[in-house]
Amino acid sequence: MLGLLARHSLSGYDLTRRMREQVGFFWEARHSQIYPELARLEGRGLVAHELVEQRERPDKKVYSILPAGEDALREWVCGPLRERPVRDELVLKAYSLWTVDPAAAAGLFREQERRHAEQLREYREIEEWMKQTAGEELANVNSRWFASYATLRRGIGYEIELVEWCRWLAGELEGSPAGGAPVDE
Amino acid sequence: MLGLLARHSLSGYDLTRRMREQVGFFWEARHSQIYPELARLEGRGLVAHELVEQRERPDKKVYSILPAGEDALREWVCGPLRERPVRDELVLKAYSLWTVDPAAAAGLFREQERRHAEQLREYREIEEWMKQTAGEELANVNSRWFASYATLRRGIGYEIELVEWCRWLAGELEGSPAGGAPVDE
DNA sequence: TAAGTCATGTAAAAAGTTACATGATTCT
DNA sequence: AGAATCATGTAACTTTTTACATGACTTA
Repeated sequence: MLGLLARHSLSGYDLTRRMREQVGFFWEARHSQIYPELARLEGRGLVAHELVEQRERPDKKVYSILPAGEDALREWVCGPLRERPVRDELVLKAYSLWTVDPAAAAGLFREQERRHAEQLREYREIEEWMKQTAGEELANVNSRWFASYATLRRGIGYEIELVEWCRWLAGELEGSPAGGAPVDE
Repeated sequence: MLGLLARHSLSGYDLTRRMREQVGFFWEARHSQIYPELARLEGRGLVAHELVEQRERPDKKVYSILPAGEDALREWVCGPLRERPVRDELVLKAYSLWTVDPAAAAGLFREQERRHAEQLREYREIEEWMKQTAGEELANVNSRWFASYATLRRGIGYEIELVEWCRWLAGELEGSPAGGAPVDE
């Protein structure tokens, strides 16, 4: 949230939307988490809000980052990673593939292949748009453009790898006669 | 847990250890989650335990999967993926790179590069061991070996991509021309 | 003798999700 | 007329983490 507010002042509603649309591929949160957290950040003096009255829309609270918030953000960026537990349901399913009919399981991985190929296509479009919009700035490591581009590159790499894995796995599952008895270890 | 118990009967302690060592790279859980969950699975008739008395070690409860548990596992494997929110702190940090000194941030990504290059090396060792140990079975999609191998391939692909991204990003931040040698394969 | 492994649990707290709640405006 | 968007919150619930609790045996 500080990372988003450091770029633009935003309402809780806009923060929620950006989490879905802009940074959603590496960090997600619901509005029910965001509103209380904004209040907490404000309590710690990291952000402040001003009420913006609107005529044709409900009024909103626009939050801005404060200098203390910028300090906290910078410290967090350079600080150590907090390792969080990995939980990848697709790979977990793959671990138990031997219990089911390969042909039936292939569908799951074909579906994921499609889904992630589509995601990859979208990222490529954003990449094109970024290159045309940001120009030289994309290579400037001190710019927001570069930071956004770096995350996008990670997204693209991740999706390429995932699509390839799904394709390989689905191919293996489809390319074998179904119903062979599992062999004991 | 059903996926592990479908392969071997295990105590809560052994389940915990396997979650750390065998499947830890795509699914983790602590013992404080595992023990109550085993009791719940037993309550639903999916697993059962027998008490194994030991002389030089504390007694243990060895859990085995029941036919109903195998059915539940198979249904889950072929069933739809439950999308969980993505949360990748490293990429989130990258998004705010523009707020900090590039040289300082480079250290973080060099460290991650090292860590994941090491992880990759370990996976490659396991891969070699699997190929020598399982032989033909590795290609049999109905075998446990193939299922394990499929997850390992995903781990290897994931780490390759991550190492390359960290290397590229650290290189950019350090101001050097594009990164070192590509990760092989 | 200190640390580590084996072994099983519970309790408190934190984090996160889903559902509840409202209401005007705009688009189809 | 119905659905979607804008806008902000709370409450109940589930999930997960961290810490508490114990104790014998083994290895350095």
